[in-house]
Amino acid sequence: MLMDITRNRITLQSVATHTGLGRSTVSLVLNGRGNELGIAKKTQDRVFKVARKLGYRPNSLASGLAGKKTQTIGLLLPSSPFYPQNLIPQELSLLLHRQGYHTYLVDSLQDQDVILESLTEMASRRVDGVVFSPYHNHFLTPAIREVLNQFSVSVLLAHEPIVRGSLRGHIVCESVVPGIHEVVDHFVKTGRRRPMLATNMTTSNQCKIKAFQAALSRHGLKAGEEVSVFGISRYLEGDPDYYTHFLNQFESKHLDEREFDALLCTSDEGAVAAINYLQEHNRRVPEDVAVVGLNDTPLAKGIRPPLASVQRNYRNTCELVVKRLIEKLNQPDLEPGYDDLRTKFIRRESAG
Amino acid sequence: MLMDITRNRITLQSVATHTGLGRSTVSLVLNGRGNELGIAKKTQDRVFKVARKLGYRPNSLASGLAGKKTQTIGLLLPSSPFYPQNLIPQELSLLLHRQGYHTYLVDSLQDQDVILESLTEMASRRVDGVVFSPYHNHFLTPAIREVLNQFSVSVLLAHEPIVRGSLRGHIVCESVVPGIHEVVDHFVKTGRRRPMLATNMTTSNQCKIKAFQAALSRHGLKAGEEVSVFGISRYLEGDPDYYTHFLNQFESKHLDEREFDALLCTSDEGAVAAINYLQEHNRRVPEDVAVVGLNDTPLAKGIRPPLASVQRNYRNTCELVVKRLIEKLNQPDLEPGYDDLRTKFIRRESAG
DNA sequence: TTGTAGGCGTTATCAA
DNA sequence: TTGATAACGCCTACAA
Repeated sequence: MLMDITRNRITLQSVATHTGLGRSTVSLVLNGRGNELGIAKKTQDRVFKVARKLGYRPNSLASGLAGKKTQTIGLLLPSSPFYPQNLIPQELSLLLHRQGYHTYLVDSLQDQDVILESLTEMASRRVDGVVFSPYHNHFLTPAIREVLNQFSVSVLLAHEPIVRGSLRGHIVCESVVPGIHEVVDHFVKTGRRRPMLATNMTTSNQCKIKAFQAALSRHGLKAGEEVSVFGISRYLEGDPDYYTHFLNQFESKHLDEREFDALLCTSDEGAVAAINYLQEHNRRVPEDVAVVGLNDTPLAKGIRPPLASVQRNYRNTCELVVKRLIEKLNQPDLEPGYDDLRTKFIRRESAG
Repeated sequence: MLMDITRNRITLQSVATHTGLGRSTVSLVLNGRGNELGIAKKTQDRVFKVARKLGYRPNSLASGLAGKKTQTIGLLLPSSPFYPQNLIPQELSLLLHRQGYHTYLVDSLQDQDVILESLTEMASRRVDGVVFSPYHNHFLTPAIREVLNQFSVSVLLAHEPIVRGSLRGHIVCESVVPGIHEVVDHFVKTGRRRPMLATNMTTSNQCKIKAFQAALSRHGLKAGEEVSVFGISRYLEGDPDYYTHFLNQFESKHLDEREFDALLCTSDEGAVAAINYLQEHNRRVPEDVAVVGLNDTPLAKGIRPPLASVQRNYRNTCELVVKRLIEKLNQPDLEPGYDDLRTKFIRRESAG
């Protein structure tokens, strides 16, 4: 009969009995403190051998309860269908696994209560640290900040510039702002005078709008919302896919009646929709209108004309997050810092 | 001074003391078993009030250790960069969260040892169940099957048809095979006589090759590997992106010298590369060659001509996985079953 | 160098 | 209807 692995009966006591030693001796040896305490090599070998033979697996619940670290990190991440490949959870889990940590994953949803509850839940599971990525800064409410501050090790992964304020814990910011500035710079350098931003009018995009307008102003171009922003209505659960949503909005809000010679879309799907829409309305891309997307989908270079975009590098970002986390885990009194990761403009044909 | 949330000193004992009750009474009430056992309403109210006021948070480590259930599910999933949006981990985590379960996430990598180790680790964390998704069936080695069998609740999420064999535990299979058959049916129905499959020659694609060849044979078409398969070399870590990889391979292995009038690619990226390659070599899509991809990337319909593909519905799949898991969790002696989820052909212009 | 005993915070089992 | 008391499995002093 197969044994239920979740009720493995082999405990520290079993090993102690089989070796004829005490529980504590076995515990010490198994935790690698044998040499430190000068326990006979022979004894140690015996312990290891018996443990292996018996298939002993420490119960992490028990060791966590008894005060040891739990070797667990809580991940509270949003599932964003607008990221081209959302591999952040797996990447973090993978990197942390390599460092000997295991991960709790919770989808933060876009709901303050879920976030609060999940953080508390993680605390009650005694995670050694947390990574929290708010869908956008709006979710960094005082309540959430407070709960976050109660973890001794935390890394905040933000996607827009952030003001530390009362926040303890390290901040890693992968901001699109520099990317947007690069895009506008490129527009201007290649002679465009009326760049426009096509974006959903959501809170999470406010910072993009601001960055875009700031970039325009810097170049002495008109930046008023009426002239520089084409608003797409909010994407809702029941809507068709993102590409179609943008396309429909371009149709119904008559993009072709607006005056512009360059268009930055807040997603690659939207940018592709724009290219198709414009071509159908006899506007050449990039000759008449330069088009740029955001996020740099793997397929961007397969679009005709190849789609220029703003690239974010989730791998680098994750690596840095994990690095900061581990540092803090190993040196509890490390001062929290702030890392700025730049996104960068990838020039391709659609941008001229 | 802020308190370290991980060292919350408010325990069950605190609540007991403050209410003047015993720990067990408090425990029962807090676990909602007060009415069942007929504990006075007044007492219950008092317990709840005090617990709230004190900010009592149960320690899940302790309750896991003492009780039977940990309300935790282990997720062992591969991170596949070839899925258009890999939202499976988040979706599972989300659905399970709604059912009151929390999730351990581990990237299974494509490594037998990691899988074995991770499963054992999950066991030692006393998860109530596991979801395991092998990157492909090759990873269902006897050793892994055995470890998997030791969980009393497990769901296997496979992407190719699977032979149960010794496997206990529920199986959910989201197979591309039916989709591939539909594609070939469509090719034949629209008059194509020489369909070809462009695929990486990896173990995980063997079943696709077989399905494709079987479909051809069924229609009395030549199915030999020389005529029906265009092999793409394995995608390696250092390679450029998938789109470019396919494009390079088409170039270097002279796709244009092969004779075919329909092409199924094992990824949408590859299919887009094919479309661009063919057009550059003066072959019209779909008139001269019908092209179909796999997975139905969100951008497929934005390609020109719109890319036909085979759609997998990760949401349905995840829902079913969670449903089966919960069923088994609630009825431990439920017989394990097998669910077959079909992928389906989405016809668009590129397929004629 | 090894063993003993107490505690971590819950849940479960009885008894009252 | 409530309260002791014994697990659960491990860790860490402290004693020997």
